[in-house]
Amino acid sequence: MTKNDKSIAAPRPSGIGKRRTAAREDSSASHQARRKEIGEAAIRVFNRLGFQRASMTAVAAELDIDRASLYYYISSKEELFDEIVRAVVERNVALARNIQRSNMSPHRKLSDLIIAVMSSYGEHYPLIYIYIRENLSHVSDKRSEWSRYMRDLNTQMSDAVVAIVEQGYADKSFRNVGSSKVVAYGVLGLVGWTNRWFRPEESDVSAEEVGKIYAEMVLAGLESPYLR
Amino acid sequence: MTKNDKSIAAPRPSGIGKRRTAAREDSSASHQARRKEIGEAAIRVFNRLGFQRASMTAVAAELDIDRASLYYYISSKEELFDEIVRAVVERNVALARNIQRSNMSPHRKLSDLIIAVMSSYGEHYPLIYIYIRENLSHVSDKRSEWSRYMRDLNTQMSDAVVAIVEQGYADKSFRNVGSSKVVAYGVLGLVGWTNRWFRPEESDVSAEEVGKIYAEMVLAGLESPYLR
DNA sequence: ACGAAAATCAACAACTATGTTGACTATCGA
DNA sequence: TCGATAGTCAACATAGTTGTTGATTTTCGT
Repeated sequence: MTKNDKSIAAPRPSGIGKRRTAAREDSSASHQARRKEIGEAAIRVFNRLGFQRASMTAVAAELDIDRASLYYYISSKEELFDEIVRAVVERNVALARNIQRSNMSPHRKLSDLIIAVMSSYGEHYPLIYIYIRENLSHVSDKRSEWSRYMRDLNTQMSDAVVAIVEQGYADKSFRNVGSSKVVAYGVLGLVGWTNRWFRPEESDVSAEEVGKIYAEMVLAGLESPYLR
Repeated sequence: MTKNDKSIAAPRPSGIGKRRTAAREDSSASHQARRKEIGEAAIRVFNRLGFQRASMTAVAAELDIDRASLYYYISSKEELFDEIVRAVVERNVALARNIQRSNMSPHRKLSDLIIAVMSSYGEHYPLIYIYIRENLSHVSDKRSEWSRYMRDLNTQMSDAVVAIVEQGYADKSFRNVGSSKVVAYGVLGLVGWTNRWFRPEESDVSAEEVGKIYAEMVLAGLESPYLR
């Protein structure tokens, strides 16, 4: 008998458990604001440490707050991140698909896409970079649903670029340098790799300018035409 | 007879601790071979799960071996990986530096470098890809010495590419499309990003061919010259 | 068939992480 | 000043990780 000695006093449930679960679903302005604050702090920590190594303790420390207070607003580390990322990546994919389906020339499509995606990376820095580093090939089993969906978005993005390259090959506006898949992945790599070095705050080139450089490089090449 | 008949008496130190530490430093052929086996199994596991999520238990399971047997040969998870990676990356950097310091044209240098690095990735698959995914920006503090050194190698690699681009800018064999650093990182990104999709075994293009495509793309561009 | 090396078994210590809980205190508006 | 909401504190259960250990069994060369 560990518990039930009603002898001393009433059990008097504090009801804080319910208060907490309620708070997590609270959608009042103040709660949403706090959740946003927490989300932003988490993003900073994830950016410093990477998703795996970032502990909830570290996130709490970032806000100089108790870890329990974190769980007052959110219910898991994943929740804290996955939904924000999803929204931004969805927007990027939609953007790419719209460009691909437009009636611009392949040249213009590819150029616009590179610049638009780079600009988006700059605008949402560092969120998307954290996602890129996340590397969907090894996420924990718990998040498999999320990762399946994100992988699907990835595929849609690649497909859009592949389609543009193939259109260029078809109408002869692009030289056929090899497999459209390899070329498309290269273009995405060019842009995706910026996560390793591009820091908008300390850079003297803007994200958009980086995009322009890469678009120019991919389309016209480095080689000087005089020497051809 | 499960126990020693002298029952209570002799503590009789088994001396296995010493035997183990001795075994770890054993450099006999058979021990080196076993260590290599373990290293290769570890690489497979790291490739599947990533370095963080790969546990020693998983490595042991990969070899269908007891975890204690692992520690019979190696002394830590880091040791298992860091030295192998270092050797390969050192070779790649030396390669890049040699190309950069040669007296070939910038065009040829860049082309050769892209193809050589890609080929090396293919040859040492998946080791270098695991290293790339490792992302030196967040490694544990314990490995700071190793990571500092690896970061230094990285810098040397970038510097070599930057130097090539600048040489091309200087002698006008490259069009100046923008910051040499941005261009150089782009080239390395093109190649580095292949870790996300290139699987030599299942690919119908070889690593070298991928390198050739990227070299062609970067140097001559996608745009068809007829339309210029 | 003997003995040494190799490998295994079953624990153990120390640590870190996540998520939960109940009681407590601080804050702030009405 | 009262009462609700927000936030804190100090645990706790659970689980996973690394690296170690001593006793035992298997393997294998000679």
